[in-house]
Amino acid sequence: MFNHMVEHHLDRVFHALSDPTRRAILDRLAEGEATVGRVSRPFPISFAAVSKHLGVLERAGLVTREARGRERVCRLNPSALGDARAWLGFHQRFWSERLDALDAMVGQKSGKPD
Amino acid sequence: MFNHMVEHHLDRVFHALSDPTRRAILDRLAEGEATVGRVSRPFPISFAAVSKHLGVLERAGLVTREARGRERVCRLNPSALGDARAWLGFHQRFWSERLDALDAMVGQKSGKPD
DNA sequence: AAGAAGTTTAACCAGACGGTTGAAAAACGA
DNA sequence: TCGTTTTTCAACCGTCTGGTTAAACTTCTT
Repeated sequence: MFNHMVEHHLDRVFHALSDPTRRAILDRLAEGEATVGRVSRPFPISFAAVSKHLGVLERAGLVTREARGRERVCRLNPSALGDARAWLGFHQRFWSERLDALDAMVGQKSGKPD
Repeated sequence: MFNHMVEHHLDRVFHALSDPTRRAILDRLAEGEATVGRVSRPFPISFAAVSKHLGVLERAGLVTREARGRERVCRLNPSALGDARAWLGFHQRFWSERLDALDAMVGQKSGKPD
């Protein structure tokens, strides 16, 4: 039901989100668009490293980079969180229902299904 | 506001979710608890590989493994999805608000903040 | 035209990842 | 007790990751 072609897109989104630096970059970008230099300044890692992180975020669709003169301004793409959120929401609900159903069965029949 | 000590827990959850095999394992586990052998059977990879995947899922708190005799029965932990979902929900909403606010500013003053 | 500024790319490194196979450990059935 | 089953652990392999530095490329400034 959720096994669209989004699969490998989810890979990228979840992977992008699994790094604390990347999440911090997103947080910072939430305060407004910023150039790569501006984004990278507060981080204790090299400029190039941040640029690569932005590449990962961009490939996941979470961030867009638009050339403006010699600078490149980064913006968040909030809707890209949608797929991941949908996956989580659906599964959490689905799992809970399943487990509730199993609990109910155990409660009724006091035997466990296999 | 969301910068608790959960940070590195989020790392693990998102990382666990970033692999399609791991998500498939979760899907399968949603049909009910199962031993490691049962879980691994439909996958085209080795038993040991699935066992390691289950380790990753367990360390992320998404799955529990309980010894029962010589077998080990795996169960989902739906609530573990909570932190990730909260992070996503909060940020998606937050980002959207921010962007809306910026749009409004641009619309009013027709100048961009820096 | 020359140089400085902003970014990306390339080459490299140590460590983690996902996979394998084979051995080890623990519990069951004979 | 012995062998079998279930699972993990250890070693290994090729690839990817996050980081570095240095070089290259564009664009702005002078």
